[in-house]
Amino acid sequence: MKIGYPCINRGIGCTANSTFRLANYSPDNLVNKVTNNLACLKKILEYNVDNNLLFFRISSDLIPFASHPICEFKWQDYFKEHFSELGSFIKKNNIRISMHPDQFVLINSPKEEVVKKSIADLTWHCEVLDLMGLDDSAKVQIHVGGIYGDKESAINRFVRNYKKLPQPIKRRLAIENDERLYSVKDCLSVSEMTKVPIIFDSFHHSCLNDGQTMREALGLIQQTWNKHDGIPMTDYSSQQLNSKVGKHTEHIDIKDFRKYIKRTKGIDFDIMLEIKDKEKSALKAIKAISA
DNA sequence: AGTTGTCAAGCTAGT
DNA sequence: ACTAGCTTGACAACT
Repeated sequence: MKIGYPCINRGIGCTANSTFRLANYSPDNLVNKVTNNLACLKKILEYNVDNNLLFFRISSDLIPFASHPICEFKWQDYFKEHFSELGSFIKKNNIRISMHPDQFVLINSPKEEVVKKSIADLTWHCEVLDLMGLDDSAKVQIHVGGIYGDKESAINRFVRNYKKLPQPIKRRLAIENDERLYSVKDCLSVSEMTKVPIIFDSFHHSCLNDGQTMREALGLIQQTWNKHDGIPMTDYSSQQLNSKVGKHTEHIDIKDFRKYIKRTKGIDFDIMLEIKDKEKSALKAIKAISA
């Protein structure tokens, strides 16, 4: 079991997700930002290794506008060595990596244009992981998508479009249960038809489920992970008190976390802590499971 | 130097 | 038909 946090380290003094406005796009600007982002990513990963945090989500802002038509710059070639070096560090230290394109990436949209842009976005995410030389256990996670008035046809559209995806995307794509539309059960029916592995989000599951306990849900999604995919990835968070249902907590509720670990004992999975204070909570969590 | 509005992209639910 | 909210950090323009 590895513990990690997404995209940002709040204490280290640099960011690996610095971007700029589309209006300010230029190859120079891109090179500058990406150079800094990659340098910071290295620092974050070093910090993580030093602190036994061996699961990390790389920000989708690592390469700003990578899949936008404006970006004709061949960043893949320009930063080839950087990626390869980062990849070696990741492999040497046995770090698990994920990426999570945002809400605009929808492969089940009825709009062809949206699907096309989504595939372009998935392509660059996978290219980054490929340039690092990472195996199939480095995943790119998305949600199933919208309902568009008819869930069954929305699911069928996902399956149809999934089957047409290029192999470099298929080998890395994973779907995650969300808090409003697609539950673990829904994801399972998608996975049955596509063999796509499911990332279990415990917080979303507490918002939307079909009656399964955390343990039952984890047991179900575990079966969607093949050997080459690695052990299941999961997201963990908890409710921010006195806030709207679904809001992620500011700091880890270590009591709730311990309970979760206890209830899921015996199942091996990696945990991404989707918590605002990032590495601070991750340090508490790693301490809690090591104790 | 600090504050606030805005940012490439989409969908759902509520009016 | 239209818009706020999702959920969110950081850029960029403004005090």
